[in-house]
Amino acid sequence: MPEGPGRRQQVLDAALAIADEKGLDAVTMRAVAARVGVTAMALYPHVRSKDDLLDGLVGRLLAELSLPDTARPWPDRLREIARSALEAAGRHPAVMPLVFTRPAVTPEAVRVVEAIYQALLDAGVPDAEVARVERMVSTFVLGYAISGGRFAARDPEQRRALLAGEDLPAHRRLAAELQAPHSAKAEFEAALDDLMGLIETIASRS
Amino acid sequence: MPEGPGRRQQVLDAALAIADEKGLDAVTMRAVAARVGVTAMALYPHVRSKDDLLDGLVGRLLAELSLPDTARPWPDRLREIARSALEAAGRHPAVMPLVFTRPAVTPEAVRVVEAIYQALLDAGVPDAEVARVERMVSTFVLGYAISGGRFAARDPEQRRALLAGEDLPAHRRLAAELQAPHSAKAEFEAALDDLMGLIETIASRS
DNA sequence: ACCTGAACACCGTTCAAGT
DNA sequence: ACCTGAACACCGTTCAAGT
Repeated sequence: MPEGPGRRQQVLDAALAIADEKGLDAVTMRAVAARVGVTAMALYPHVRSKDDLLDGLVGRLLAELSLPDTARPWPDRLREIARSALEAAGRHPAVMPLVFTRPAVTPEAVRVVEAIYQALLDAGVPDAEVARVERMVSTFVLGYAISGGRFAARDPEQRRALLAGEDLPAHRRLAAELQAPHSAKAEFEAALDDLMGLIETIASRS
Repeated sequence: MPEGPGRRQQVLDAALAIADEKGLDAVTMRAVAARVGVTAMALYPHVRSKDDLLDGLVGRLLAELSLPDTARPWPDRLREIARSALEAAGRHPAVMPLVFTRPAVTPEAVRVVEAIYQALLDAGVPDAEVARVERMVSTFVLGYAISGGRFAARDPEQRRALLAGEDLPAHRRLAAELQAPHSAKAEFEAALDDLMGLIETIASRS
């Protein structure tokens, strides 16, 4: 029997596995407990409440992010953090909405913010703007990471039905482009290019 | 007794009011029904399931966005849409996580996307890039709109405890700036300035 | 067509009891 | 200290019954 912090990790691992396999709704105290091999009430010494379990789940996901060596150039580092977040979102899509909802004040979150601060400082962003730009970068990256499902759901039939009787001149003009399939990964990279350009602009303004 | 689509609106209004007052968890079929003055099962003719009710809630919120007159300059229009979204998020913070989770293929969503497409076309964004830039703008604005709580939760005491024993050079260097209070509204406007600059850059690239 | 009331199979959490 | 089993007050949803 493992004890101490190891037991909590075991509980969070079980919760994450269930979220990955069957979605967030399937993450019940009873289901998590069963996966650990114990009754639901046995979780409470390691998790204050279900809310605490979900906070732990967010920490578990953030801990998976790989932070690049600070010796590398700052744009590479920012891109790697962003890609790492996108990949984590791909592995654990059900958990992403929680990342946006729960406060980012855990040690796992601070670790990532620190890496972004360092990259922005190296980029030459003025001290007074680093915090704001970090929030912009995080919002941007998390927004893309969470939005996979939101954009993917547009199937052609549904779309056509929706646009039929309406007066939507811009949609009509862009009809050809909107039908063309787009790669989420390529779009993310393009957005990342734009973001890097924006950071350089901010840095050179000072 | 109202009937037809009017009844569904009544149900969604009740659900929104409960979400605003007591949070999303308080939006139960029974609570919504009680507010309408009816039993829980009486909701099912107007709402396929609780999931359908939540989708309707997102539509209800999107319908609140005020779309500017197309005669105005495109930057004003984009800013107004963004501000309108931020205000709606302020009125209905509990609903925001749903906006990110649920697919954006409803008539209420298309209406907003159409307005953004028009603004981007007027800005001179190439047809082939309009869809991608719209997704960037939406992600950006929704990200800020949803992130109010995420950033606000950092209270000084918690922060200090978190940063105490750790090795966080960038946090230490920025200590003074990080302590200074920042206005979410002002920060949003600054981010909006950056976003407008980015759109101009993309437009002028063609 | 719309609504009710009872019922089913679940939830998170408390509590007394066990080891 | 950790775990169990029963219990409580809830959920969403089905179903037969009413009007």
